[in-house]
Amino acid sequence: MLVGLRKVVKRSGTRERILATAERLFAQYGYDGVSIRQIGAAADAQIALINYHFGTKEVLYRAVFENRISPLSERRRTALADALSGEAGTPTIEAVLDALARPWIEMNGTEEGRCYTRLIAREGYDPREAERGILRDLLDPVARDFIRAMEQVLPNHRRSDVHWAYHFFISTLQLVLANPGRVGRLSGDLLDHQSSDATVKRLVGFVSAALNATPELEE
Amino acid sequence: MLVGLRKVVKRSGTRERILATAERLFAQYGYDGVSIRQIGAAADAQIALINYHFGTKEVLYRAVFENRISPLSERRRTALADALSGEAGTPTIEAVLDALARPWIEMNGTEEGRCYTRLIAREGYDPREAERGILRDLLDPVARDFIRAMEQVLPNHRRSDVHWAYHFFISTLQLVLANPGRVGRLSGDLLDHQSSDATVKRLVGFVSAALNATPELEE
DNA sequence: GTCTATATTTAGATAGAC
DNA sequence: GTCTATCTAAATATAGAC
Repeated sequence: MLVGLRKVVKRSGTRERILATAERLFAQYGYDGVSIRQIGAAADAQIALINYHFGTKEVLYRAVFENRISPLSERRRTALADALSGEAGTPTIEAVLDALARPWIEMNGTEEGRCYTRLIAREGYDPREAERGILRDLLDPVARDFIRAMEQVLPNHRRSDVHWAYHFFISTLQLVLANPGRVGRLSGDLLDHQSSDATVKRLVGFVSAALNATPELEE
Repeated sequence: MLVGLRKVVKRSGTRERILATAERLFAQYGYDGVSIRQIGAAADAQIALINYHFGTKEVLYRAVFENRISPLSERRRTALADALSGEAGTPTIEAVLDALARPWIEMNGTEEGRCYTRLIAREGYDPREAERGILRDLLDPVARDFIRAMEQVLPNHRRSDVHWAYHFFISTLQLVLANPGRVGRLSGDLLDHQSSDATVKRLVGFVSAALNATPELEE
């Protein structure tokens, strides 16, 4: 029985090598901008091998997302639970937003993490995103958790304001992480993207300020 | 001399038909996701004709952007000039942001306008954006004009806060316009994307509130 | 699991007649 | 300006030996 618990895969590492290479190339050139030939060449694996491990190019593409989203979502959910636990007093909107941003920003500190960031951004602005359903299946659940948490710590705010705040926060975070080049061109060294901590605080502070200035419902 | 002022182009309309078709298909499938063959078939023009009019696929791609950005920028600059003219009293940050968003939102009311929105979004999150330089050449100038105007109407705010506000505003606007599907999935009918006017007011109100809550410099 | 070899489409671009 | 025809390269995918 114990033996049965071990996955019966031969650990050659080829599958993981293909996956890591595909992540990098898909992030840089997009789904249609890179061929499985290029991926195979960069991963030092034959095309036939990619097909053996993943079947089709589209399955490989989805596998790249599934491979990285789970650990990030786990870290986010843990951070959210900590923020809501009340150990540091009454849960605040700042703590919830921090839990949403910080794991992503930290992941973005590595080159593989930046690949993920670019992949998510590209997929999010692809009109075929809805039919592929990758974001819907893998990201929407945790997004709903966070929106619910925001509503929970701001019970007297209009729900639509809370939703707006979520979209403001996540879209700007994505812009800063996925296209620092354009932000840098327009804002030069006025905006510091080097310090993760400063970026989180600035983003959190901006959205919190807007929410605090929003008229609350009567109790 | 008067005759010389007329452009010496034969007006067959083919070039414009190719351009319009290319805009639609590039927006939906991306630069690498559509072939000039498909564009030709949809525009009822041979591949050789596309090459005759534009030379290469990449030139055609850039022509699509150039074709639509100019009129939008013109409307934005006019709206900005109106906002800064002081005819309605002292220029406000609300008026500047309105001038930035409203022309785009209105353009987004047409199907061709939505194509432009998707194109800009895709290009903005393409890592090769910097080397192509389309956004840098065509959008950065007007973006700088607006950031400068924001600094002008908020002389006592920290410049970095004003820059942050710009990025918050434009990234959320882009999200709402380019991917209403995902916003709708997460927020349902809480967020109204049908009414342009309500959307502008909400976006402007949110960012203005955050800026007003930001501590000003001493004079 | 990994390879070679190949089948089948499709890509971007051009030549040259009209 | 527009067409047919074609060149050359590259795409996804699979068959079958090892």
